[in-house]
Amino acid sequence: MKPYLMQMLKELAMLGAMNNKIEVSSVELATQLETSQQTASRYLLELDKEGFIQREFGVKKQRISITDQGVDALEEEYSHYKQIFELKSKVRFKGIVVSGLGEGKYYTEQPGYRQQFKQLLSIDPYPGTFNVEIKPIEKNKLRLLKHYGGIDIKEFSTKNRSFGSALCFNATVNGVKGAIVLPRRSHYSNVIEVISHHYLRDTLQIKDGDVVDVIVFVQ
Amino acid sequence: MKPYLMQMLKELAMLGAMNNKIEVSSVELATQLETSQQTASRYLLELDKEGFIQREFGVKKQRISITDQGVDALEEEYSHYKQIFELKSKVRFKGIVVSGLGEGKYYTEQPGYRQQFKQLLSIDPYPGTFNVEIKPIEKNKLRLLKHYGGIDIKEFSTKNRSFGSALCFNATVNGVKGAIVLPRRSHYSNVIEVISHHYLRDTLQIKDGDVVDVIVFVQ
DNA sequence: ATTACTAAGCAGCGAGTAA
DNA sequence: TTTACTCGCTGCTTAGTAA
Repeated sequence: MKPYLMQMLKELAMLGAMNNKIEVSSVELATQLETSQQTASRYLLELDKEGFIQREFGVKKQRISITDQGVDALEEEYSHYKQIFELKSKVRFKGIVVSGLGEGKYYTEQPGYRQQFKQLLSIDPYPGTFNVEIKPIEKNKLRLLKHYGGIDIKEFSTKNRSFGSALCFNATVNGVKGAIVLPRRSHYSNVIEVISHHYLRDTLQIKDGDVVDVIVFVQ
Repeated sequence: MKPYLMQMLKELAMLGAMNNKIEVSSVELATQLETSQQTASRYLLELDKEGFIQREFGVKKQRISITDQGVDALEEEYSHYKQIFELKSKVRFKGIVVSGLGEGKYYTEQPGYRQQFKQLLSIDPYPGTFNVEIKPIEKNKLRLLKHYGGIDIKEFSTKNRSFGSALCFNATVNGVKGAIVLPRRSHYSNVIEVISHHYLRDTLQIKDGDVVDVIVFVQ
């Protein structure tokens, strides 16, 4: 939706058009938005055509109410601002499911990690990680997480090799509980590794390429 | 602020630029906003010039953070959505102070009204009403109030004449407590009459033509 | 790889006006 | 009064490209 239409829809909502039919003329709306009557009229036509508002005409003025679709649009916009100002304890990622190289299984099965996952995250991980690829731009959010702190998984060694430390956060994938694991000794990649008690591909009925919502909880 | 710049500022905020310097390229932002690299670049130049963001350049990408002024702009936008979705128990009016015809004094001094104001609103009104002229478009909000209910002031008669009923709401003018009085037998005018224990013109140090904020409380 | 300039094209704006 | 059309013009957008 074009930002200038959103602005007008917001204005209508502030005048009460979400609960009522409001009586307004295009001139009044134009004044409010500091634009011309013609532009206000055109905006209304567009909003109507796209199904965001409903209009009725009288002899004077018109009666406008916001449709369910319009309310949805407003709610989405509102949710963005809530993310910015309120839900600082949650960070959302949208990404697509990808296959790893199978190393996830190797790592999650190491008793040295598994023990800590159980103890610190209360997760007995299903063997293997669930990998979500995010857009490069969202790596900024990943970087943010480090500042917020998280749950520390300590490094350890077996007689064969050593395993590095990792930073973990409780998280959900499409609502299903799990945790994300960020290896400390590696640059941020654009893949988030998720562990969960469940085999997420089955639980969520999801395959490679599907879009998922990952919500990370910051304490 | 132009709506399309607001959209970009919001996008930056969602990526964490309010607390951090985020690393983004104009191409990434363009993808996010579904526009061209050139447009994203231009938006950033504008936001910078207007003082909403700060930029640093590296060899690759740029580091962007939102300034206090940018945060202010986002907060204002957020407050609009809060008004729409949350503060349904408050209705705000912005208007200018005007003089009445002096009838306010006549009415507020009628014992039949004064008694009810004291009892139902706990206000012993200063003689005279404080009149606030609102924009015609805001009459819609006034109409909304009727649906929400309010405090009913009953009609009464003296031996000389009869006085009509009115609908009242607790309210504040620039933060000072009072109530608004909407006569039932009259169409909505674009003037809100406010009663208060205080002589508002003095208390608020306000004169005709000044802009005031009226917040009406709906129970 | 970046950012951002120039130039051309086109979308949005608003004056004028009809209905 | 209204709303909304046409149309000329402005200003936003983007391809091309420099740095």
